[in-house]
Amino acid sequence: MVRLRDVAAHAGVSIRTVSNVVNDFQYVAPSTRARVQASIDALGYRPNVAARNLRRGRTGLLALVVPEIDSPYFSDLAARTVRIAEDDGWTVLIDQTDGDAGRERRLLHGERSQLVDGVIFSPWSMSAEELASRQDATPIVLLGEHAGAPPVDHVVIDNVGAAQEAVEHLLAGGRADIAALGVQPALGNETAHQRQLGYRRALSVAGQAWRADREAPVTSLHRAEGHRAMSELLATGDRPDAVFCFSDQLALGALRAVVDAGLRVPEDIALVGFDDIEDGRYSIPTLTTIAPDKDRIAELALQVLRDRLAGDDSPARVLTAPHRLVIRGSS
Amino acid sequence: MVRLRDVAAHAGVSIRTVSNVVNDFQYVAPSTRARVQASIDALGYRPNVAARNLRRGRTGLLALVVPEIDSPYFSDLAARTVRIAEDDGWTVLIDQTDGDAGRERRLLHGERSQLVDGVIFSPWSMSAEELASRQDATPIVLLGEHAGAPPVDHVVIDNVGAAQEAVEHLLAGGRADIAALGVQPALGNETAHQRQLGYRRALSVAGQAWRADREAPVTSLHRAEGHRAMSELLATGDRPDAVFCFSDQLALGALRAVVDAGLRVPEDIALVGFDDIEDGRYSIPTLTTIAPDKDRIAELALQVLRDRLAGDDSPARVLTAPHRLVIRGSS
DNA sequence: ATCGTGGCATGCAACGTTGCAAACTAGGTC
DNA sequence: GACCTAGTTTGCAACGTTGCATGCCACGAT
Repeated sequence: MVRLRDVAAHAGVSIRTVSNVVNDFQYVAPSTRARVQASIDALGYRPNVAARNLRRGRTGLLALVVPEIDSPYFSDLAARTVRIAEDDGWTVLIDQTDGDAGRERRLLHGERSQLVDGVIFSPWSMSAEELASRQDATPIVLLGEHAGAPPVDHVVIDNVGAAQEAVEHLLAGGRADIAALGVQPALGNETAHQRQLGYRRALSVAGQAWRADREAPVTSLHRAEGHRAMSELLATGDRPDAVFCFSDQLALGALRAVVDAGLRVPEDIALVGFDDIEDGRYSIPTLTTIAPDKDRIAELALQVLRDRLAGDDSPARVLTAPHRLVIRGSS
Repeated sequence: MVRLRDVAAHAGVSIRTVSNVVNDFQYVAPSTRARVQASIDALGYRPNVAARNLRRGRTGLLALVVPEIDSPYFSDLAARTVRIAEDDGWTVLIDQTDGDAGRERRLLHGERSQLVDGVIFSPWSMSAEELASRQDATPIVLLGEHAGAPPVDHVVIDNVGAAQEAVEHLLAGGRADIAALGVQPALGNETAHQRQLGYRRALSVAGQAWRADREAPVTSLHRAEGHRAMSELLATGDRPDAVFCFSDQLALGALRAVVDAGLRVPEDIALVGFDDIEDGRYSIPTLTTIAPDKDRIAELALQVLRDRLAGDDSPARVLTAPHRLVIRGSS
């Protein structure tokens, strides 16, 4: 193992000066910097993470806690978060909760608290009250909406506006009978609720009343549920001419159901999804979707954590990441 | 932050004694241990990971490097590895390479070397020669076969034997014309090659010759490829009465293709997969499969790393984890 | 010649922990 | 009573880094 001390001896300077070079301290003479850098390269010096962490009082680790890592949306988001955090000098631990409240709780309280400097948390089961009552000093930032907005930083996108845009796009394409697929009345899922709100708002702006039988409920956001819910919509005989699905996975399931029923997308039924997952770019037809700016979500979350770690103790913030409507073959 | 020093003052003992309690050192009087433990609980002491790592010369982190984390096999394996490693005091960083050689290389050389104590690596693109020429001191253990067995520890299962068992099970069920789905002649994939070998061996033992047109090639192990390859097998009209698929994902794709063709599983065509992924337990019909003992794979990998970190410098070992045939509805 | 200033380099101490070895205690043996 | 042993407790130093404060130098202004 090569230490600062070894580099210092090799370059003929003090340990402190090598440290200054490594940390890009501004007052280092160019000639000195070059000489030290040469020694660093020659010896293959790599900073000792443990010592640095101890001295700085940080571990350099962040936790990203998501319900499931094998869903395309979260794995995409996780990959981006890892990459962006890396550029920033952080290493990200990914934890999966399976939506289990006990596991969510354990990951937030204690357990990991000594290990990570901050937590990016996409809650599933935990209530706002419980999140609010957290005692831990480790800063945390939530991803996604939460009813009642607990006094914790969170990063969201404008789900109401995005849903409205999606439906207005369908209306603009001449669709007159648009269903929503993905409402979750049972679960208190705030994200689904906001997308439902946006859907109704678009209809209302267009002078249409919303109909309960045009809002298909689901119990999860998976493909199979999309298939099931769409099949039921089609089974009534009174079929819509467009469907706004609350996730791309649901939309891909729905797509299959439409095709199974012998109908065509988009000719007979137009589809719009939400999330912009990879699969939607390769489906037949390709999937129109709302694309949240996932890089921006990750950046904002990291920014909040950085600020909090720097001592910012202003009231909890709500940061909104942009999104855009990506029009493809299904609409 | 509560330190050993604070606990020591609270309990009226030396710092060292508190450390002994925390580390379960054997020579601590029961009464002392109880008193110290009470202070630990009262103050809510948690060891400082950075300081411990610095002193011990370890980070307590392992990297698990896999081609893709959102494939069911790897996400299952990763989840188990994380859990088992945790019981052992390790924290696991999961890294995805997307099978990209450059990314594999970067993760193995330097980059992370200061950060993790060991690497569990499931290679995809990197050649045996390149793996062998690795200079890094960080111990590494490979998952899966590799042609030419590089001088690096690896954990495998008996793919030849497992494939043979799978095919013999089909033969025992009275199937006479068994295809293999998943050969990968183009990619130098050793795992696929061994399963192909096992398939042929079973046929040979039964006195059958293998036929090139009964070995369906694929370009990936994904569901879509299984669907495509199976559809082509069926399109010839000369269809087999059973198919051994090299992965459950392939098998599930194949299952759908069989159903799409109006045939029944297992009546018309029996299917056997490989990997024992979750989905295979809920498909209709449920999927017969070879179940590698994933917990054991993780345990063996961790065991090797532990040994290497303890200074074991014996020649590279090949450790074989057990597997079993799980008979379900599809055969 | 003296002073002030800005650029640059450095020494010291400390972050919280554990390895090492020594010190102490009590109980038994010679 | 001296000696030994096993059990129990402890002090010291060190892991490699960075914050702080200070020292040194050259140069231009006084």
